[in-house]
Amino acid sequence: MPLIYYVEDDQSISYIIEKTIENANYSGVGFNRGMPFLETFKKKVPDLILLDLMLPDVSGIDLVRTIRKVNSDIPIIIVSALQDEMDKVTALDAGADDYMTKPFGVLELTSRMQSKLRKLRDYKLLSFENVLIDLRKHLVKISNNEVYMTNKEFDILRVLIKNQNQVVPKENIFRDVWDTTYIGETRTLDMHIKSLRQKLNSNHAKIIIKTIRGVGYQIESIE
Amino acid sequence: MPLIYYVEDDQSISYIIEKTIENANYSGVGFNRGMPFLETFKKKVPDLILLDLMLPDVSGIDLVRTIRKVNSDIPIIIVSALQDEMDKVTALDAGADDYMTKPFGVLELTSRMQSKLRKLRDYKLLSFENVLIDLRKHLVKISNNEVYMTNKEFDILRVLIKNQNQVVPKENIFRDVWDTTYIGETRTLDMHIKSLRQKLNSNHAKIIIKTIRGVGYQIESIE
DNA sequence: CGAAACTGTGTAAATTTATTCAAAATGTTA
DNA sequence: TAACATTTTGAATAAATTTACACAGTTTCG
Repeated sequence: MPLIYYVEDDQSISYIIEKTIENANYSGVGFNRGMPFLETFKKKVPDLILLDLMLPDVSGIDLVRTIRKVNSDIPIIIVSALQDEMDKVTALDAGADDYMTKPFGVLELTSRMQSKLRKLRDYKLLSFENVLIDLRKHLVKISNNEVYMTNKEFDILRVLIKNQNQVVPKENIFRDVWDTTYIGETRTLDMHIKSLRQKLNSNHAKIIIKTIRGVGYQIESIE
Repeated sequence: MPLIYYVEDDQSISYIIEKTIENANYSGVGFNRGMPFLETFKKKVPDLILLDLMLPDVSGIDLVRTIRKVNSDIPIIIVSALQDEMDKVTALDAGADDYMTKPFGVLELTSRMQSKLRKLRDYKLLSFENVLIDLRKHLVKISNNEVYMTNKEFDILRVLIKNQNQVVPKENIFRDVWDTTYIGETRTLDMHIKSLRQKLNSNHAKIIIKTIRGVGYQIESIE
């Protein structure tokens, strides 16, 4: 779960930010002063920072500069009442990644946060019971153990798990995996289903591939 | 000099953008339609993209999605007359990095462009386990010892380490290193992988290059 | 029940993909 | 231009994966 620090001395805005972070399913830690934030930042770097510009103890711009001295990577979004173009320019030039003016829409704030965290969010996983498919790493885990699959096995399992809870017609499997139309003549698909079943079974997967005669296959959990 | 593509059908705004890019000392290429832009994008990826949402031929949102399918890195700034929060949300969720509403200040536009480009430029060091890549000095260190790499070796290792924890399809390597599409019947990538493996191994790197048959390669730490 | 249609599986062949080598082509530098 | 380093290529090999085939088993339905 991505970790977000937000620095804001206005109670009511701080509350809105807190709720927005919660709703987006991120984990947030709030500060109403700059210095305590910096202390914490030095100990643990979050995934994103929301920063007000006018704080009682230090200027937000200085905070940005301080952060950038040690970390050029972490996204910083400024949330400020200052609407002037020069204020935006100053903040962005200091190293901020984004600048939102108050009052802001929470939906927009959410999207801007997500946009910065896209790299984390893009992690593509599919799962069913104790079987997990990591598309980025191109691997299958059963009960957290890596199980090697050939390409065809991997693709077929992916299609089946993607369409969990429904029958996947053979036609569709041929279309998605082989990129061709189904020729009823060949035993190829059956062979791959066979080896898939073998691997699922011998690795204690809590799922089975059920045959729907005349139609196709379906993933089902073992009862 | 950073290269910027901008897509905007309104002549007067297009002119302002052009001048802004010039003044910032970047090199800009303008398009008034989406499709020609896409053509050019496929041939050469720029460092930044400015995009109007309402184009005569395709929707800007679709352009964003298309770009993100093949490139998750390049910064996209939306420049649109649509002020609605939902429009912003849609664009950002589709994969845009920033959203500016017209009329915009040229200073702010400049700062936002700079901010995005700084992020790319500041990405100076890459590392994985005891292997470190210094992009600026163009050298590789293994356990703090300098190891000489040829250009191709360096580029391939860079791509692999940048995408650590995920499979890098051969296509992508060809795109990023050779700036071309993959032709399956050349042995050149394999050769470089071979010599890379040799160098990694003989210099006690704690990483190996794993083959994911039919897909590509992936950096992995030695267990 | 029994035929027809469909599905499962072992073996082996065919195909695809990756690795390696040697040599040619290309690029670089003194 | 010569000497050298780097990159690319073609051919040969090796390995993994996919498919074909033949037949056995199973289900469906009159």
